[in-house]
Amino acid sequence: MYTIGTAAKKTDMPTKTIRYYADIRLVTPVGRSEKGYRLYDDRTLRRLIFVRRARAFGFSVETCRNLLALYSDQSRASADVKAIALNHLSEIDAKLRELQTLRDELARLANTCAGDERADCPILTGLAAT
Amino acid sequence: MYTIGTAAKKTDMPTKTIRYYADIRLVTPVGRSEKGYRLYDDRTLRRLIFVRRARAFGFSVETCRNLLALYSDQSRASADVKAIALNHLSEIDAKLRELQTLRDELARLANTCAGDERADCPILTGLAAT
DNA sequence: ATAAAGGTTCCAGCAACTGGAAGGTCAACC
DNA sequence: GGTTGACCTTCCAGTTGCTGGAACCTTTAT
Repeated sequence: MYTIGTAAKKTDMPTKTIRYYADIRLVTPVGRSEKGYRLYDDRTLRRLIFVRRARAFGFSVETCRNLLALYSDQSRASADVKAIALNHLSEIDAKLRELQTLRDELARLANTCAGDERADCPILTGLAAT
Repeated sequence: MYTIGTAAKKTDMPTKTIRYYADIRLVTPVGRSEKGYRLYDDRTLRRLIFVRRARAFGFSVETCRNLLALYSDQSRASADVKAIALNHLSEIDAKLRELQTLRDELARLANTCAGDERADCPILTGLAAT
């Protein structure tokens, strides 16, 4: 059994985050010590790491909740998990496309700007144009 | 002079946002009517549209504040504006790379998953692995 | 004995809005 | 003149996912 600080070290997450996950009941400690300290075991640590990695993949906390449920449900079909992953993948793809378009437009705008001491600036006029 | 609803229509922004921008002193109305209604003129509308477009380009509200200052400063050099734009561009590029890496990893993970009725799921084991 | 390091709760704040409640104003219609 | 509905106001709360800090208790080491 580990207190929150040890859990933080082992999972490489801030204690604040672990406490937050306990608050929102995403990953709850296995129990409390006599004096009220949160206690974690290896299984809950694995769940914390699972969430940390899923979050790093851009899954929302709510999606992590679903993934966790699937994670510990031995009777679920891998298709359920794959559906979530593919859905998230298509969201990432959409965001990538959007960001890429934005990037190109901004680059084009910046390119047309001389970037010297003169006041004339196509970036500002470009941003002002409807 | 337009009240906020008209300004909203003309700039294609929610009144809530315009009011918010007034609150944080990003774009303040030219004045108030006798009864306290915010009043906008064409010049402030142009500033609102400018901000709307800059926001769409992913500039933060604080950066918009700087851009607005440069926008209405006839004596500034275009280099100042270009510096902000290029800086933002490199941030977008960094984000694009990061997102792309993430996407590829997730795609790889999803690819290895059969996605059928069986429980064995490489996505979940992949997320659980440290 | 005391000080440092760890734990607890609760409250506030970040960004950039958005929604809603409670209430005043204005224009139109009967 | 009354009423309806659209529009305006302020203020407060909520969103997402934490993070920082205050005030206080416990454990460990010296």
